[in-house]
Amino acid sequence: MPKDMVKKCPECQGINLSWNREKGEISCKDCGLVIEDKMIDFTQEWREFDSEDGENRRRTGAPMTYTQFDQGLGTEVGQKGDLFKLGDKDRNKFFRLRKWQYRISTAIERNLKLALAELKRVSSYLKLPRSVEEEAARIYTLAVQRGLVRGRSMESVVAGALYAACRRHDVPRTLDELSEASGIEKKEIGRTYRFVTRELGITILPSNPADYIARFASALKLSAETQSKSVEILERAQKSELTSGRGPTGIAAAALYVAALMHGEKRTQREVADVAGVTEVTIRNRYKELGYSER
DNA sequence: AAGACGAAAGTGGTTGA
DNA sequence: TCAACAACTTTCGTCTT
Repeated sequence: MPKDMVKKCPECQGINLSWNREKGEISCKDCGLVIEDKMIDFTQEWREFDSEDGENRRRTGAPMTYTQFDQGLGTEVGQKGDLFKLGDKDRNKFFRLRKWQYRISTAIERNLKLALAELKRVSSYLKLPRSVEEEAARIYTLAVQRGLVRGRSMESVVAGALYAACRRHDVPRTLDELSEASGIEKKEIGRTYRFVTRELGITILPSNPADYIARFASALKLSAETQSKSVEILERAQKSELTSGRGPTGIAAAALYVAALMHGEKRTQREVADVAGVTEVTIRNRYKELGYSER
């Protein structure tokens, strides 16, 4: 491991990095940027004397991935130059094979290709970690295979899959953010999201307000102390069961608002409400319940 | 003048008969 | 399928800084 371990996110300078051992990733909780990816085992079991040597001994190919329509495993007939080395007869054979391959590319695959392009677009717009993108692609692929896209726009299913993937990876984005990135209406995303997750039997835990704190805090340029204070507030609130049944974003917003007040980094309710995607009224209601208003 | 507060009515979604 | 319901929003008037 290099001595100068990454401490800050190069993208937003955030300090809120999370290390997910299982996925082998270090990612920034603020902006979702993946700083270290696939950090499984950097050591090689062979020594490399020149580049060709390494190529030959490498035992793996490109990683298998759901973000390519055929999981990156497909073959293409007659690519590269080998086609031109053949005689006329053989060449015809290859053309036939090509044609076949084209036919094998059914509607499903073409749909996937298009959808995954859209998925990539939205996910990079939201700066989502690669792992989330993969998950979303997986969900979408399953949805297509089960014919769940029929009657719905491809884009909305993509958005729904992304939303679900974000929640599963504890980097939740609000429906508003997804809506802005994908150009699909909020309720439409919500509807397809619910439908798809139910049909596929994907269980998603209600998102934890704390998962929103880091991102909101950095959007409001709040100090790290304020941030951790608000997490503290959140934990207390959760113990007194003030959080159940409430929208997580509203709670996160209220906790941040209170924490900012206590640390003399006052933000208006309006400002906090805007980044959290709730109204001032909701913040007021929540923070009244938190019990920090008296005294 | 801007922000905080609260009441009242409206919205979209869930639940239970 | 419908009505009751909870959470949240919108809107608006009043109070505070």
